[in-house]
Amino acid sequence: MHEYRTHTCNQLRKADNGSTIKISGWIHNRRDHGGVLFIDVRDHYGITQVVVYPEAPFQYEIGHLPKETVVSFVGVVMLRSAENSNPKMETGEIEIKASSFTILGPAEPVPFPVFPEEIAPEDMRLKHRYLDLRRSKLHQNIILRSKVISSMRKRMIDFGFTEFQTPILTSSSPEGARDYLVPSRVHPGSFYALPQAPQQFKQLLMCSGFDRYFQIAPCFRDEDARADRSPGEFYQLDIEMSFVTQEDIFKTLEELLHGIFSEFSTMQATPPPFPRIPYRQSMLKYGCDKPDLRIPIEIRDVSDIFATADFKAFKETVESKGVVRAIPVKNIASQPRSFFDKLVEYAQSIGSKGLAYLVWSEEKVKGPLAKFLSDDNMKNIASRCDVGLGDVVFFVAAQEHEANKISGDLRTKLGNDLNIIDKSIFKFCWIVDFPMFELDPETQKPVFSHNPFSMPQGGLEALLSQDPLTILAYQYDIVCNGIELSSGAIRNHRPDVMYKAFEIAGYDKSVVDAKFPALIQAFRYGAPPHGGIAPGVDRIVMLLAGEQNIREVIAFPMNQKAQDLLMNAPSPVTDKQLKELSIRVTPIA
RNA sequence: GGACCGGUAGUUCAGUUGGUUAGAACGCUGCCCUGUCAAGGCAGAGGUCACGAGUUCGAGCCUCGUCCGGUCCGCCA
Repeated sequence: MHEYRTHTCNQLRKADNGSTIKISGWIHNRRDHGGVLFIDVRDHYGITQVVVYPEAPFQYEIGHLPKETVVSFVGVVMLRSAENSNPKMETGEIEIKASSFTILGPAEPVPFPVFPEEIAPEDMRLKHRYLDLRRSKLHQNIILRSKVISSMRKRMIDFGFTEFQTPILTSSSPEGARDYLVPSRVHPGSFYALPQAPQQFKQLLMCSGFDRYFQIAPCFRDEDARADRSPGEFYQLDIEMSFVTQEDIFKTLEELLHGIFSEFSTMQATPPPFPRIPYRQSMLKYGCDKPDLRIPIEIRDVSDIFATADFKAFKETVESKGVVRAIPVKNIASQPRSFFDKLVEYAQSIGSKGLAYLVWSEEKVKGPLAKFLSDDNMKNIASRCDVGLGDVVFFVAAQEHEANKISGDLRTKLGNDLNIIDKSIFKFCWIVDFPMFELDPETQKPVFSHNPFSMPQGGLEALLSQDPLTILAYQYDIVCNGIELSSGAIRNHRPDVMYKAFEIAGYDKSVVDAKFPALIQAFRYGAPPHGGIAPGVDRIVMLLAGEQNIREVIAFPMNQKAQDLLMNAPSPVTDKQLKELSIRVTPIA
C-alpha cells in the first residue's frame, strides 16, 4: 500500500464498497457520539467521512487531536444506509471504517477556524495565509484563477497568438505611475525599474514582425490600493496585434471575454458585439467612463430647458457655462419623504450644492422645483427624460466635470439603494473615442488626456489642421458591470505623427528621443500599424468568483499599505547588502 | 496627503440615559451520549473593553490625542 494514500478525499464511491484503502488529509471536523466517532478528513479534492468505533484502541487519541492535524487512515470502505447518507457530500454515500491511523503533520490550535468559514480579521488572514487558503471559498477562488488563466492561454494560442516573456528588470519610464526601483550593484547609483506594463516591449515585438503577442504579464505600480486594485503588483492578459483596426481588436476581445465568462459562470454575459459608447456620451449618460450598464438609469442634459426657465439658481449655472443634468428614475414617486431627504443629504456630502427633484404624482407634478417651472417646462422635461406618472427626476446643476461626477455617483447610489441592479448578468461595453488632448487646468495648455502612444483619429492631418481639443484618439476601455477591465489603443507607429503629437502636448523632438529611445528608433525602420489591450486577470477572476475584493482571488496579496504580512515585506536589509549596492539610507527632513 | 467607518474573550458580535460582578454564539478543556455530517447535552477556563490623557462620585459608553484596520478621494500614462 502507498505510504500516504491510495485515494484522495473525493474519490471513493459506492462501487469501492469493501475495499481496504488509505486516505490522508486534514482533520476538518469531528463529531464524537461517545460510542461512535466521526472524523471528516479534507484534502484539496474534497472530504471523506471516517468512522472510528469504540473497539479501535486509538479512538481517544484521534478524538482529541487539534483540528487541522494532518493524519492518514487505513480502513475499509463501507456503504452508508440511505438515512445515514449525506447528499451534500460527493462521498456522502460511503464512509471509511478506520483500522489504523498515523499523524503525518501535528497541529497546534489554529488562530481562526478553517471550518466553519467565518470572516476573520483580514490582517490575521494575511499573516496566516496558508490557513486562510485552506478555506473552501478561497481555495476554490485560487483554483478558478488557475483555470481561467489556463483557458485564456489556450484561447489566445488557438487565435494564433504567440506567448512571450519580457524583462522584469527594466528601465524607469518617466510617464505614468510611480515605479518600483531596484538598485544596480554593478552600476552604482543606477536603478532598474519593474515594469508598470510591458507596453514598450510588446510594441517592439510588433516591430519585429511577430504579428500577434500575448503574455500573462506581471505589472508593478507603486500606487495606493483599492478594493478592486491590488497594491504593488497585478497581472494582465497583455495583448498586441499588427495590421489591425480598432474593430479587429474588439472582435478578438469580445470572442475571448464572452468565451471566458460563459465558460466559468452561469451568469449571462453580453453577447458580441458589445455596445460601443463614445466617451463624451458615457460621461453624460452615466457620469463616468466606466458605466455599470446594469443600472437602468440614464442621465439627460436639460441645460437648455433651464436656460430659459424661471429658476434662478439653475439659470445662473447655465449662464456661467455650467450644465443642468436630469436623473430620471421610474416608479419611485411613492417613496417616503425620508428617502428623498437622505438622497439630498448624500448629494450634498459628495459636493453638490443641493438636489432638486420633481415627482410625477397623481394630480400634478410636485417637488421642491415645481413652483418655479411652467407647464411647458415640465412637458419638455418629461419628454426629454421619458418619464410619466409615478416617476421622479432629480436635478444636478454644476460645472460640467462636477455635474458628471455628482450625477454619476447619484445614479450608482440609486441603483444600489433601490435594488434595481440585475445581479445575474455581466454587462460589457466598450468606451471609445477618448479625447487625445485636454486642457491642463493650471496652464490652460493641451496635455495628453490618456495615452501619449495612441494614434490620433485622422492621423497627422488631424494634428495639423484641427483644434487639438477636438481630436479623438483610437483609445478605448473595456468595462464590465462598472469595473474597468482594461484600456487599450491603436498605437501611434509613425515617427512624424508621434513628434507632432508630443509637440502639441508641449514636448519637443529631443524629449521624445530621450524618453522613448527604443520605440521611436524602432518606428524609423518600418513599423506595422498595431494596437492592443491588456485586461486585468485579477479583476476578471474577481468578477467570475463574485468577490467584492481583489485580495480574495490572489493567493498571497499584500495589504492595503502594500505590506506582505506573511513574508514580512518590505523590511530593512543588512548594512552589507546596502554597501554592495552603494546605498545609504538617510532620513529626509 | 485627505475624508468616513470601525477596534469589547482565540473568532464573530451584543452591551440600554454614564451606574452592582462586561454577556451570547462558535472555538477550546472536562464529563455524558453508538449514526452524526454546522451533531446534541452538562460543566469549566478564557477580558489591559486598542493605547494615553481628560470630564465625572462613577467611563466599554462622553471629550481630546495617538496607534491599528477597512472603505473611499487624491493617485493609478
